Amino acid sequence: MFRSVSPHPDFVAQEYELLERWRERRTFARLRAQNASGPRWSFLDGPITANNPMGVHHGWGRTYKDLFCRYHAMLGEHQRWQNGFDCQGLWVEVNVEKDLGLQNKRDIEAFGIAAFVNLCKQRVLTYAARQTEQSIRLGYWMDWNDPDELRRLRDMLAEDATQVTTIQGVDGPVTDTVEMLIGRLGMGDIGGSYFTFSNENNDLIWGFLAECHRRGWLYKGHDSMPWCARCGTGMSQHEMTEGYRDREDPGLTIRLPLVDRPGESLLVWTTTPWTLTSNVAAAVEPRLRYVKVRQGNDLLWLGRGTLKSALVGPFEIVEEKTGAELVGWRYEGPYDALPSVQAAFAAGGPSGVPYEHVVIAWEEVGEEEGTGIVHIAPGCGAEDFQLGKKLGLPVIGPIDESGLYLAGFGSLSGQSAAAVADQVIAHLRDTGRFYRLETITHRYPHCWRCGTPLLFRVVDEWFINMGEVYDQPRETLTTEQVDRSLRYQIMEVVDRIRWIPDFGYERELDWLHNMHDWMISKKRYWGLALPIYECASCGTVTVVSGRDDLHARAIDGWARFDGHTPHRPWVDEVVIGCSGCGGPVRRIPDVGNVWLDAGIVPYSTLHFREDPDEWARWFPVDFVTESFPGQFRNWFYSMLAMSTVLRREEPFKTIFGYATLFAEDGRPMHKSSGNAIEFDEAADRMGVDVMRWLYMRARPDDNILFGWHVADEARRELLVLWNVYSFFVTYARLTGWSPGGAPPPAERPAMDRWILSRTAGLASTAGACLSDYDALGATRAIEGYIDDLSTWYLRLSRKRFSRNQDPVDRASAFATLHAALLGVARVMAPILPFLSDSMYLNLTDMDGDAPDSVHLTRWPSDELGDLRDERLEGAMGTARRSVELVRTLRSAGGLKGRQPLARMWLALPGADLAERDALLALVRDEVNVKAIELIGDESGLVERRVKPLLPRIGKRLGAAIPAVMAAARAGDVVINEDGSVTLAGVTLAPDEVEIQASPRPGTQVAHDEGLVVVIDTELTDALRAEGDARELQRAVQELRREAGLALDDRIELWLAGVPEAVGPHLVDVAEEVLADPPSEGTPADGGFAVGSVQLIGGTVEIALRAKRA
RNA sequence: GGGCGAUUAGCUCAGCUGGUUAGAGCGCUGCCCUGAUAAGGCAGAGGUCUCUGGUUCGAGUCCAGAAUCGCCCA
Repeated sequence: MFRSVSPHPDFVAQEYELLERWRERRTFARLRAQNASGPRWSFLDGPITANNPMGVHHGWGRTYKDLFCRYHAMLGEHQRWQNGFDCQGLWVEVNVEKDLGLQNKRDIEAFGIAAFVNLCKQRVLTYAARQTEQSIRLGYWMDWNDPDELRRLRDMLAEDATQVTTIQGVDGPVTDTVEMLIGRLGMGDIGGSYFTFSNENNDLIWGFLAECHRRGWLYKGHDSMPWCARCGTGMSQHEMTEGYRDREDPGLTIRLPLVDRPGESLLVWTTTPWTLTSNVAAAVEPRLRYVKVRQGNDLLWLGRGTLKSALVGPFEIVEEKTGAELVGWRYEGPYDALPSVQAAFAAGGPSGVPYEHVVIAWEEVGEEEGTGIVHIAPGCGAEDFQLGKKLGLPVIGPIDESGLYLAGFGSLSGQSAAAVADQVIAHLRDTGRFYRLETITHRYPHCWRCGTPLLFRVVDEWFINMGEVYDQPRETLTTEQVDRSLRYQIMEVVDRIRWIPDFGYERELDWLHNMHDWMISKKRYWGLALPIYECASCGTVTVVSGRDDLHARAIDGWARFDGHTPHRPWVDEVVIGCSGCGGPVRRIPDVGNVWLDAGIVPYSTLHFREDPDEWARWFPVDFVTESFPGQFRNWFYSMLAMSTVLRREEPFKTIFGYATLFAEDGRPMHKSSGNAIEFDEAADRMGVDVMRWLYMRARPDDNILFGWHVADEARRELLVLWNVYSFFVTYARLTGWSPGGAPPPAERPAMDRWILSRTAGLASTAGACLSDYDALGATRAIEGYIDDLSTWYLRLSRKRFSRNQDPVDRASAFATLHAALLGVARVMAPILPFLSDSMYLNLTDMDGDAPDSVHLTRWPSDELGDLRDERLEGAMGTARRSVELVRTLRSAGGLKGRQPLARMWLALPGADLAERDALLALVRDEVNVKAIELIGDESGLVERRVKPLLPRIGKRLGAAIPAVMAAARAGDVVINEDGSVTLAGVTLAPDEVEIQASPRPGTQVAHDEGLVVVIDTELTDALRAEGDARELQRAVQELRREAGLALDDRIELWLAGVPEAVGPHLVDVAEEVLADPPSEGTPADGGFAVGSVQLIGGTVEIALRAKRA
């Protein structure tokens, strides 16, 4: 017996039950064992940052990942099932700092780097455990660590990192210190998720950097870069985009007096007052016109096009010159008295000649804002720095890594650059340099992690050279040119990858074409320790290729490092011998860019070094997927770059990108916007299957809106399927049906063969979509199927399940619906793991041979293939359209569905219909007509109109078309013997027109693509009586239900006022409503449910009660 | 500033290589059906297909320009 199923399911409770069942029965482990010898399918998980709980947006990506892994498991393929956590970097540091209440890097160093780094590790373990739990809740099947074990390791690390403990590995217990065990997580002997802080991950990045160095691509650069004063680190080009935000700044206009033109000044505009200390030049555009204006006693120079916007008050133009004529003019700077400025000017630029403030030419100067004269401070801006480099200008870098003024800047020294605007303005007023102050709003870069507005600083950082950009089309490059330039080598790798959506390919190439050298250093604490050793005495740079290499080169400190993970501060203890002079060298203090950590995983997690043969079996991976905004220059890029350097091979064959998740109001989800939904809340209110369905219904290359309303829509779709399932179970229990005993499918009615064919088609279509990474296509196929199953198969077949006198037909119906539900459950399994298993388990409950989870079954397309009958599906489509047309006609004619009609006529679009008699019988019953007559020519019933088929005749007729169409509309048509048609003097062949029909009196007609339906709207008394009988039957049924009777309760029935014409039908009515022959009148004693119904022939009073056994 | 994409019903979106009457789902209104019932069916209202020009017998669709939005880059 099937377990009874509520029509109002509690999906969430059901999900928890299944999670428990899968856990108890080790379902996932058994799936892995079952596929262990299958062909390989290699999926590589893009690491999720283990720094916070999972958000609902992670649910989207993780549903794709789980879906494709599960699908390939149903194909019997062997997989690694390894989730990844991204562990190192600033984002973790920022949170740990916040927890500790630390303000800046000095605070961290005072706190102690070792303790700080340990806390970073603990935070990662905390959230890895949390995200593991959440992922399991989502139904995401991976080789998960036990979250409690992760927390145990975390707590032991907090207590004493050197204590020894044991964890359960793949082949038995593994014992080590807590610190080293944590560093070994995810490795072959321990299993579980990979962690990018692992020893192996870090070690392989060292190898990659050593390889870059060996080829001469690693270098130390000197550049002006965006700098976060709070984090004390520079931002690479990769990190800049997310950080632009609107910000209010002072728009400050100042006078800079000209040395050789007494009384005259340049007017210069800036939004960054703090950079004025470092002014070395004023730039003009040589071709623009500049004017001298008089305002009171002032004579001011500025761009002609900026007069109106830049000046305050009346002015008079007294002179005009081109920018080129201004170049070379000397002026007095805003802060000439500062010792640091004097020192820099005395030293001059690279030439060593003492320097003075001077007007320079720069084509980038414009008149859109400011004064057309631009303040240049090479120590404070990226473009200024480049320009200064070109012109040999001195560089005055005013701030330290915390954004505080260095010594030598007078009263500013020691103050924060972010907070000196007022002081600078006061200084300008005191020295007569001030002209005007506004407030402007503009896009300004902010730190993408902590939100602090960025400053610009000139600093030393380490870069990987991405190679020359050649000014010629790629296809004209020679092999030598490509071999010289890494970026083109990466492009060749990109060519070999399938990008979904395909514009991803262009995006990645675009990025590769434009990218600067990759800045890989960060002046921070928690992350990859860059293995770079720069000798202070001979300048030689040594790059250590791994832990063993470090050991071999160490001349001091190895013992203090040994037993620790390769992180600061422990690794910094090691001193190596310089590969140039042999002298002692220490590591540079920098840590690495986080994308190095994630980029190496196609190597580190597949055991590139430990077991190259095994690596080769999984590499290149078949599939990766991630949200694409940002990733073209982050994860995708770093994997491509690293794999190109190491092997010049593509790390993955197919990449599938999806867009961004927004809240239902179309805005990004933010706690502060009040539109955020937490993953846990979503999971426990809507259920994760509903969430997964919502995601998989969305177009991946479009942004998705997530919220309770869209979830309700998704849920309603699933409820339709659930209702069908619940119907099946209800009647199977009621009639005691159990599988077996039905005729073979080929001998079942057309309706049954049709839905079985649809089921087979679904498996095949959805399988093709999923093999092609098209989740949406598969989802749409399932949606269409559910609709067919519910609104066509079941609606028309209902009676076959309830009181069916024909046991063979009933068995066919049950067996068919059972097979259909089982089929769709198996197809849905990768998308809806809970709902599908719940249905599957109940439906197979009596099948001792069935696997004990839908997830242990194989993809059903082969198994169902023989049931496919496309001819029948096409014919059913025609039958369905006929029914829809009759419904439209009934509705238009005010004829209720219960009112039988005498007959209808049907003209079929093709010559005939497959399974004609069976399908016409279906139509007849469904639309409640007594007879269907097939007609070849409906001319006797309708008036015909001709519709020329424009796509067919357009090219041939051209300009004659308007006349032809007008004639067709006017009905000015000659229909010829051979079926051709003459309109406005033009003859159209039969296949160039469609003949449409309109009704003659006494009938209604409708048509659709060659299908014509006509109904007879004349009602006889007999037909009316029959309609009344059905109306009465419905009223009794309704009363039964209101009275709370069970489906199979028999009743005693009393009727009063039954019209005479209805009398003969009463026996049938009584049988349908499970009543004894009805008594007349109203019963004397009570206990009856009473009601009435209005029939054409009069009002009938009804009373009924359950019959006592 | 450059590149890519988008703009279609109140909302979310389809609309293939041009075809005259532009669709779906949700929402709204009315009707119907109903022992699957927190479902189902039929119909209605709701559209200057962002705008302006052009090509064409014919443009939501092709071309050019503009506006707005998004993404990528500078």
